[in-house]
Amino acid sequence: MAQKEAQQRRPSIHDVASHAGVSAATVSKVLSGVTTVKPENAQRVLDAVEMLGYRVDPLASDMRRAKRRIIGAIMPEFESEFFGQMVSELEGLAEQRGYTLVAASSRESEAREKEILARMHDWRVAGVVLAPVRNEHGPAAAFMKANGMTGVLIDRVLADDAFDTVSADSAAASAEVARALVGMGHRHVLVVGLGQQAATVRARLEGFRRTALELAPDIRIDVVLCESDVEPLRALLHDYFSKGAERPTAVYSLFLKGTLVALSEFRRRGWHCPNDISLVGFDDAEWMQVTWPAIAAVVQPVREIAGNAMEVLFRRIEGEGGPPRARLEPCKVLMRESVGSPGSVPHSGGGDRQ
Amino acid sequence: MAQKEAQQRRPSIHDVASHAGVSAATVSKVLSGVTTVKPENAQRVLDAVEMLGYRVDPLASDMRRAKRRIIGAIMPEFESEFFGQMVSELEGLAEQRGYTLVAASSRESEAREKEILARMHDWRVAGVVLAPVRNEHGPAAAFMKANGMTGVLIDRVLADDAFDTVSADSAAASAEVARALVGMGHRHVLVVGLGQQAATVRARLEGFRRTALELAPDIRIDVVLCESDVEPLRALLHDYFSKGAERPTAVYSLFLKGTLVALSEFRRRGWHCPNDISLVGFDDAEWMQVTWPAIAAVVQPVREIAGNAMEVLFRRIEGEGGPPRARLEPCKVLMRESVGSPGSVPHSGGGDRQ
DNA sequence: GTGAAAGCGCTAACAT
DNA sequence: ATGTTAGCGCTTTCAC
Repeated sequence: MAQKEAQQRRPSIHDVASHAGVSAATVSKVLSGVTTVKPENAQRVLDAVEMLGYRVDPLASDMRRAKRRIIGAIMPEFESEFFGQMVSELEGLAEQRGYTLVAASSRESEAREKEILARMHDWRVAGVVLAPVRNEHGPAAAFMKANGMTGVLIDRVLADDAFDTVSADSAAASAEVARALVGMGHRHVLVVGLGQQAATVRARLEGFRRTALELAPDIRIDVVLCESDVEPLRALLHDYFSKGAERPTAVYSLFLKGTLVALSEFRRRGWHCPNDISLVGFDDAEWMQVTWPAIAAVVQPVREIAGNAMEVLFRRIEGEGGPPRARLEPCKVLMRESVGSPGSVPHSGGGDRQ
Repeated sequence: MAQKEAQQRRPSIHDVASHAGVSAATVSKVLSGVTTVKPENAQRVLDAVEMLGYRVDPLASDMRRAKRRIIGAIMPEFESEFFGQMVSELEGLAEQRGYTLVAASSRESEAREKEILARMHDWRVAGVVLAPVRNEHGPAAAFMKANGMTGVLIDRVLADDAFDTVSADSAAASAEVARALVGMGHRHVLVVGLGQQAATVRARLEGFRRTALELAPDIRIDVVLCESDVEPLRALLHDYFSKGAERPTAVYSLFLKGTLVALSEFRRRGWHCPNDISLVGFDDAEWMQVTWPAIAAVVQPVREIAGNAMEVLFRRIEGEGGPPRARLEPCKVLMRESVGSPGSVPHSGGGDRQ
């Protein structure tokens, strides 16, 4: 079959060496930019490389060097825009420095997360960017510590005693949401979250609560947290609204799936935003600005998080010392049409476009 | 700092060998399941492995073997649900067979696609799953052929003379959309697509056109195709609707971003689905069933595509011959609320939930 | 049954 | 300025 025909062995460094009439060591030197090679020979090597279409085998190369030029990335999932963009960014950044990014998804399982990490350790990756399922105290982080791996924790983390962390400033963003909602007159808000992601969800919840209570001590804040999975949340939310008690005038979802579940519940009841209820969600998505109404959201600074994570990771890889640092990147809050004053008519006009 | 302390060298196969009082060769045999080892010695090896926490270095192992247990995956992007799920599936499948998946994003660039492929070739990957930016005739596929790489083409492909292909049955799905729209009384439909992805878009367009004309020879089908990027499509669509000519009663978008652009244009004009215009999009997304109205969509069978791609890929890796095969997986069409009869009132009720 | 020896493709000392 | 030597950690003949 066609795909086997061209299966010739790739040229090795020795093939290049003999074609250029020098030794393998010289070829290696030329290719790694050592200047102490006679220009004439260097040229012959380059010619031979060109001729044979030679390319260094990164595996063999890494084999010999101490550290391997591989960066591992572990995300809770690949399906959402946030982590998709994150992987994309990290990949570009790693590439820029001549590293290969190997990404894996823990599928929201701490057990899998640790397994993946062990596999990456087997690969002797130079460093790891870990977005833990739950927080910085999980088994994965412990494994990294125990094995002296170099790594950075991102997203669902606050601060760690062994690793640098980079995440969105959830508390500040939540405070801004609180200011906006209180400012519009909301005095009864439901906050929806997934408890498992303790680190960030708590920060988001507390950030909201503190500012809201400060600005409006009489505000009522209901909380529906779900410990484990998203599915139970659906039922929990349904129950909450079925109780027949006073309906909140706004819902603040602390994570993307929660926003979807809330919308789903609203549509089941025939409620429309913002007339019947207002909605703001943590995490933006492309569709949120084209639906009617456009959904208000907290936008996490993906590029900044990725950029900082990689920067600090490479510094550690290069041996920089010092205590671990916890970075918080500011979010942007986009108050779109799904939010209005309680009982007001919807405001007209289109949503934002970049 | 803490993360350096534990930096001891990992035990090598020789460490295990000496601890067990055997040679490295024997350890290797035990670990690779060769049965010709004295049970007693095998046990001692296993004990030593346990004791030292030894794990095989996959790089070094692959170095010596002919093929490397790495599968490359190249997707046009990571940000969409479709490709996110695809990577996730492929990763799991590769893992099941003891391979590591290295995923990279071509960012919709054929040049980058080829570069990534070259890098994967450098890595001597055992096989590649390529979702080409445009179609099976791009430079990347050519590169794979020229270098005798083993691979499978997915998604934006029809059939290839050198590689197996697996994709959604776009034509059949489009035919079903045509049947539905015509059946509801639509006689003027706008089809929106990105021309660059020639392979699938053409199939989707033709599948729709053929069936629609068959069922309703008097139907008017307008087409707005955009050659290169998504952004121009926004302007093109705006122009189309601004011409003041007769407005179509339905829009069929051939790809996800097109659906978003169409929705964006509708909202700009204050049109609502399905009263003012109906909308169906190729590619489903989670949000489409929670917005109001829920957006009708063609669901691609991600799991099936991934599963088949991996299966056929591994068969090729294991040396199976035979001519390349082109597989088409059936899609599901979800006719949600964004579609109605022209001029009718919206139907009530909630959307679907899984 | 087991181990010694020979590499996979490359690079880093060390000679020259 | 260049080549020789010695491995990185592993697997695989091939003798014993």
